[in-house]
Amino acid sequence: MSAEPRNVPKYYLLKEQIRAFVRDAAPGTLIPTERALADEYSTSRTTVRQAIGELVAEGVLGRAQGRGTFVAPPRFTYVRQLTSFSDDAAAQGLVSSSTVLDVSRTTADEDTAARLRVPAGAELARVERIRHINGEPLAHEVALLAGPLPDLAEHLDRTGSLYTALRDDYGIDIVAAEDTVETRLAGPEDVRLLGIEMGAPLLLIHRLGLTADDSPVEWTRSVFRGDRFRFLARMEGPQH
Amino acid sequence: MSAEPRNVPKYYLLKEQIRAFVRDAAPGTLIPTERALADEYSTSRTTVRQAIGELVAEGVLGRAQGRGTFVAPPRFTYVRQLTSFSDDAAAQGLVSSSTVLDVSRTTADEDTAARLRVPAGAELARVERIRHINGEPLAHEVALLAGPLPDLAEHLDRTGSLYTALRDDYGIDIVAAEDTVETRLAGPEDVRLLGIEMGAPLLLIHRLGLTADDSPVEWTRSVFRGDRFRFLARMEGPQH
DNA sequence: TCCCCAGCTTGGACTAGACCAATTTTTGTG
DNA sequence: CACAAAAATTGGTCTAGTCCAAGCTGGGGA
Repeated sequence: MSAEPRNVPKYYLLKEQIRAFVRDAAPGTLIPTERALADEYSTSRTTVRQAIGELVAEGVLGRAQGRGTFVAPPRFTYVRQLTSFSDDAAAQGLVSSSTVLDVSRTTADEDTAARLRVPAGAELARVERIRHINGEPLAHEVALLAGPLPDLAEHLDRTGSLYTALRDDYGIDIVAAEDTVETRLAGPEDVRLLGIEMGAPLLLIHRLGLTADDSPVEWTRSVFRGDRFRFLARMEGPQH
Repeated sequence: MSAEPRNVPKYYLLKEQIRAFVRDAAPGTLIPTERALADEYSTSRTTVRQAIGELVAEGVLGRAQGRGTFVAPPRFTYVRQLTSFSDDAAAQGLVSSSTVLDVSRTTADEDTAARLRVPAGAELARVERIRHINGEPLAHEVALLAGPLPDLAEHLDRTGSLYTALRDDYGIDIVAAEDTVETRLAGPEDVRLLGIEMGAPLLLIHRLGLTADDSPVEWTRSVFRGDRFRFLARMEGPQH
């Protein structure tokens, strides 16, 4: 009935030992090298790497080639609201920034067209950004918006907020959204854009932004780092 | 500027080849054994296992010792609402069930007491369940509820729904919730309860359930499988 | 003194196995 | 033919290395 410790892999025992060892250490503290740990615990470097790899995936440790493995700072709690990214962050005393990778026009593929309820091939605006919190890359985001939205790049540049630009410059007010959340593992592009490891767990979030009359106008695909952040969202019950 | 395929690990190339190979195969189809793949692609079994391991973590493949590695059925989209688990599932044509592991009384530790705004040591009701969808284990859930809630086990048994029992039998109506979502890797207990692999990505969700006057009455910790499901939630903007 | 470069350290990717456990298949026997 | 035992198959864990790439360090030269 109780927790029998049968069949627990050796790497997991080592993982939990390292986790305990590191619990009260200051962020940035270097831990022993993989070769030293393998020697100390009479195991192979492969097993040590499996233990450390999971702790890195959980955001407990970080590591860099040539430098070493170190204690990572604690996770942030990121309040995900319907307001802008920058307002969200500022409300929690976090310093946020965005790097705009692309603002352009494109056409709707079949899936996007169906979600935004426009004809396939319809003109869309595309905004691709990297979101940062306290200097760390947090998310990679590609937003597709219905309508031509002339001079979007300038309006975005001025306000720094997509939602603000949509409301003030185009009269489009997003008041509700449907978010889907799922897990995903980092591939080469995620590694490049977010500075994480291959195979790191990510949160893949799709958002369909809706106006007051329930028209979908925004279809955004976001990839959030799963190791550094947690999300907080408030839900209201529909009836009662 | 374009996607240079530099530094892409061999296991990743193999992973994407297997993913493509499997894309149109029927769920349950066995793929070649690890040893056969290692031979065919002139690589080691370790590398094959890394590729397959990530595809299993993503829910593309499944595997069982002695049996083989097979194509997994597609993910479900699970609509997470404020209503009960069973209603959520039924609304999507899914068959849901719950296994109650424990209904008991306990006392509030410091953290729980702060969240539920009761004194530390206050009496709480505890409900621990495994949630299933279409026969697959989906989540492990431990709910802590403020108040004595006499005969909760009987009421739960009768209605099958915690929220229904709270509303009909105790006059407690949860109309809003704060959910936090973060990633986590499966440990031995998760493996035992959910039938997944060590290190599989999970979604750790905490919910604070609130009544109409914003009193917290429910504090629930849920661990959802990240390989088989995605969540859909609707958010309404606070103002405008 | 300052800077560059060679060498060292450290993590990253991979190999070729060994041994085990769960399952399936085959074989032998009543 | 039925069924239990034995053998083969397959994934699960681990070892003990090799070679590479990125970062750090210390010595030599301008």
